[in-house]
Amino acid sequence: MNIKILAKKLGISITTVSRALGGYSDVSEKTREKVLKYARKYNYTPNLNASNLASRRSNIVGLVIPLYGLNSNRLNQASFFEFISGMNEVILKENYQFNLSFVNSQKDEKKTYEDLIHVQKVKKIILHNLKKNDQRINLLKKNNVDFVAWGRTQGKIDYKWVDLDNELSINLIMDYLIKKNHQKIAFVNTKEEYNFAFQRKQAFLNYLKNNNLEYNKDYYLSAFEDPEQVSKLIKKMLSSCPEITSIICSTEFSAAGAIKACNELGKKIGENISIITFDGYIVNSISSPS
Amino acid sequence: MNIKILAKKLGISITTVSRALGGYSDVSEKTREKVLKYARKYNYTPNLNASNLASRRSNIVGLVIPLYGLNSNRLNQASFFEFISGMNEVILKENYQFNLSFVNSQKDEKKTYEDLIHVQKVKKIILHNLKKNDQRINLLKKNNVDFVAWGRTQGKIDYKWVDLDNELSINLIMDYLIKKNHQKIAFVNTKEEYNFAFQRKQAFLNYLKNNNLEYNKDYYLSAFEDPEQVSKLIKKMLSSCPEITSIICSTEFSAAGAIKACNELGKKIGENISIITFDGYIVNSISSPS
DNA sequence: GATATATACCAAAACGTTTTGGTTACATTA
DNA sequence: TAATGTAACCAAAACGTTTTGGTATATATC
Repeated sequence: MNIKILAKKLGISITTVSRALGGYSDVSEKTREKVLKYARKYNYTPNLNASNLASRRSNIVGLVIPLYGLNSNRLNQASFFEFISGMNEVILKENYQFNLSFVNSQKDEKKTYEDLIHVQKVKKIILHNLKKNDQRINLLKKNNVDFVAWGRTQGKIDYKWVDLDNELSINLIMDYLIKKNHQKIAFVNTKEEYNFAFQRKQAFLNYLKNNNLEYNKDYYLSAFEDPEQVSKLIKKMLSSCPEITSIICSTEFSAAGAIKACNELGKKIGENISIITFDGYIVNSISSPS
Repeated sequence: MNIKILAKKLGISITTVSRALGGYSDVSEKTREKVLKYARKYNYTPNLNASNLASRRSNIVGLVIPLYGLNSNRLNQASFFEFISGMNEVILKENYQFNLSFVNSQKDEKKTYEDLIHVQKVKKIILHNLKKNDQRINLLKKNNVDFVAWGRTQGKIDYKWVDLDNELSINLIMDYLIKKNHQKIAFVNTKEEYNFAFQRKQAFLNYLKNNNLEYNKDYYLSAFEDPEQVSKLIKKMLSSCPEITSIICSTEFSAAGAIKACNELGKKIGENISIITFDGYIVNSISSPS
């Protein structure tokens, strides 16, 4: 079933059928209803390729998921399912297509963006895991692709973005820990190259400064190597600074390392030491206490 | 840049350019090389919509990922990234597109398959998480869509499938445990409706029978509720059967529950009790020992 | 009564490919 | 020499839409 046959069956021109389905105002309500009714009856769905070709646009939203760097660890990918499933829901409801691409290296990533822009001709792109200074912004601007960033770059921003308030988050965490009488607070961060990590560190430092608290370099860790490495580093920190009573973790991955380190040192979480983390989709369902 | 302009620049017909790029044999090598050279030079990439429209086919491979049921837990989704990233690599290399859809309910799932078939007009579909008797097989056969199953249904199979050897896996696990002198072996499975879970149970039972070992119903658990529930059930099993020395887990999710239960009961994993699991992508990087 | 405006419709062109059904020129075979 | 085969190319149709640039009719305005 295509629009030609449908139009003939209805005794109406192809144009009018197309415009009725497209929601244009130069179609009478009576005609529109008839068209919609028959379209449903004959199970008519417009051919996307023809539609995209004729209209010179496509309704594809692209999202590139790197499986290296920050996301090389499965744990950090956990939060992805949250984003993806939410995005997917909205994108489908708005009758867009959702094009996910996975890439294994930075080189592939660049190629994939080029492909999205030139071959797939996507209409929108969703960026995520933004670096402090993210090359992709320029690439997309240069190619006139509309995009939204989940996260943001450093400095002045002249594009659409959605992000959580890293400063507020850190402030709430610190307020809470201090209310609970924690004095020696450690912070396990991820690669500072990612802007969210950088912002969280800045917020951490600012909080200390604004509240006349001392910043102890030994309490800060930026760890993003393999899992083994992370828990080792945290273990070292906790051994040489046994006075630490709480650890703030910037990612699920850091939290897992912290938990493992505590377990191996015999520190009882919730008793000798407290751990608080961003995300935690998976860690929360494994650790005890949650 | 499109094929028309490219053809004019080359002084060749559109047909010949198209057939040169398509690898047809009625183009001389000399011409083909010239076409390829200029296509690269002018950064020509064929318009996929036009191509699909004209050729009446598309190069899309579809994969539907349910976020409910077995996959409602983030932990079980971990293995997905493994599959997806591998599939993605091959699919792109073969110049196919990879269309991933996420669905939140069984109702959505059916609709999504219909959409893949009729609107997206995918060329191939990858099925996974097959049930013992999977409705999707009929749907796809009825619509003449080519598919490959990752996993399989029960009984006679008349479609293409890839799967791991559940029986062999269980046999290897049992051989290993018994060699290590384990006598009281528990099995924590997931929903038996999924064929892999069913097969693993059968293999477990067969192994016991073939080796003249007794099957104790209390050592078997099919747990797939929320994380809290799972560890509670395992805890109950371990409390009433303290003689159990090892647990076989059928999914990452079960393993997490088992670990949590052991921790809470003060059973030291690797000393008082042994845990062995399928998958384990995430659990492995968190637990200690790994 | 003439003119302007609004409403509802449509024919044909366009989008960028692939495919069909050729043609031409040359080499081979009977 | 005529018939046949083959290699290399091509014009035009087709794919199923959207969009452009209209027309015709009814209604409102002067």
